Amino acid sequence: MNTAAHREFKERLFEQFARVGKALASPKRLEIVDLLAQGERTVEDIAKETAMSVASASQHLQALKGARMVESRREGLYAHYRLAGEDVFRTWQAVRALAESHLAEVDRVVETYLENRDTLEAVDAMELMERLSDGSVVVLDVRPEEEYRAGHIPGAISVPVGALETALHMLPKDKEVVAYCRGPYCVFSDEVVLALSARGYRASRLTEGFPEWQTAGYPVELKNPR
Amino acid sequence: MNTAAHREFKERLFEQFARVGKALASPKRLEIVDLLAQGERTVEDIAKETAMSVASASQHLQALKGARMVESRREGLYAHYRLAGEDVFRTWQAVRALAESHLAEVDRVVETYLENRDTLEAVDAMELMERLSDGSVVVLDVRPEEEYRAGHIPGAISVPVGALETALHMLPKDKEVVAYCRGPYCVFSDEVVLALSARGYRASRLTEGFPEWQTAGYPVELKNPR
DNA sequence: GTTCTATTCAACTAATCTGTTGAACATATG
DNA sequence: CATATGTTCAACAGATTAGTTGAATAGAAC
Repeated sequence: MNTAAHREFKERLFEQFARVGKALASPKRLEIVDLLAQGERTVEDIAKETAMSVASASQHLQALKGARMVESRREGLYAHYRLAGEDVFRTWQAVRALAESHLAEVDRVVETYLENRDTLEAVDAMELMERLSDGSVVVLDVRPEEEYRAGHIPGAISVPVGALETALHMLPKDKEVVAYCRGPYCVFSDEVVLALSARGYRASRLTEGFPEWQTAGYPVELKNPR
Repeated sequence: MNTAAHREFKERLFEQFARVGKALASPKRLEIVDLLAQGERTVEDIAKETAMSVASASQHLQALKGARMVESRREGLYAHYRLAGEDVFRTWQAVRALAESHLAEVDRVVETYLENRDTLEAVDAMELMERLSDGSVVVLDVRPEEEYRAGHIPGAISVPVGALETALHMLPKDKEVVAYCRGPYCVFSDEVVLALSARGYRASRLTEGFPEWQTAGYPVELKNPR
C-alpha cells in the first residue's frame, strides 16, 4: 500500500471510530445512555427524565441509533429504545471513569450538590458481595419499582424513594442497611442513607449502581424474593 | 435536593462527562491518541504522522489537553506530548471496540484497503503468550526502532519496515514467525507477513499491537535482548 | 372513515467546531 | 544583539450541531 492509500485508509477508518466519539459528545446523549442502562424506555419517558422536548429527545435518539449504540422497537404507538449491547454501557463507563479521574470539576460538582456525601458510609460491590453471604446486611433498592422488577441485587428489598416511611418496619435495627440506586451519581441512595442514619439505623450506600453491579458480573435476581 | 437542583446537578455533571466525549469526537484527535499510545511525540511529529498542519495539530492537542487526556512538557524548542494515563488508552480502546462490533462500515473499510487480511494467519495475544514459553516462535517488532526501544514483547526482534531484507538471515525457516505492529489496524505487520509467506516462511500477524499487549498486562521488555 | 396520541421529519436560527492564515511568543544559536 | 525554529494564538470562513417550532406520519381508538 502506498502512502496516499495508507492515509486514505486511516482517514476512513478513524472517521468511523469518530462516529462513536461524536455520539458521546453531548451531555444529553450521555444522560440518555445512562438512563437506558436501567432498561428500555419510550421517547416520552426519556424526554421527561432528561428534561428535553420530545422532538429533541427523538433527535438525540436518532443520533445514537446512527452510531448503532441504541436500538428501537415499536409497540403500538410507542417506540421503545434500549442500549444496543452491554459494550455500549462499558464504553460509557470508560468515558465516565476517565472524566472522574482526570477532571477535578467532577469532584467539585459532586461536592457542591451532595455536600454530605463524604460523611456517609459507603461500601463497594466486592465488599457488599462478601457481606451478602454472611447475612449481616439488608440491601435496599431505592429505584422505581419497575426497575427493581427488571432485575436487582439478590435479596434486595424494593423501597422506592418516598416509600421509605412505610418500609421502615421491615428494617431491623441490628443489621446494617445498604442502599443502592441507578448509578454512582444517583442521589436517592444518599437521601435514604441520610434519613436512616438520622433514625438510628446503621446505613451506608453502595458506591456503584445496579448497572455497574450487573456488568461487573455479580449475581442478579429477577423475581421478587418474597 | 429538590427537582430543580437535581436537574442542575445532572446537567453540570454530564457536561463534565461530555468534555471527554467531545475530545473523542474528531477522527484527527483519535488518531493523535492512537499515535501517542506508542509514546511521547512532538507537535511536529504528530502533524507529520497525521497529515495535518502544525497549527491544526497544536489546536487538537490543546483540545485534548483541555479534557486532561494528554500532558505536555517542553524541552528546548520542542513540546513533547504524551497520554495523561493508561486509562486514556483504555477509553480509546473501548470506543474503538464499540465501533468495531457495531459499525459494519469498519469491516468494509478494512476489507477495501487490506484485501488479503483474511487470508493471513493471525494469532491473538493469549495464543502468542503460550507459544512464547515453549520457544516455537520468532517474534518480529515491525515498528520504527525508536518505538521498539521504548518497550517491546520479550524476545522480539526489531525489524522496522524496509529492513526486512537485511533481517532475513536471522529468521529460521523451521519456526513460525509472528509479526506485530502499532495496533490492530497497523498495516506493516500485514505487509511483512505477506512478504515472508511469499518466501516460504510460516508467518502470521499478531491481531493486536504493542499498546494493547502492554495494557492487557502481558510482560514487556525494555532493553534490546542481544 | 375521523380523531387522538406518540413519534419523526423539515426548516430555521444560534452556537460550536475545523482548518487556514499570518502574527505572536519562546527558546535556541550565531 | 539579531536570526532561526518550533509552537501557540487570534481572526476568519465554511461546515456541523443543538434546540425550537410546526407539519407530517403511524398506529390506536372511536
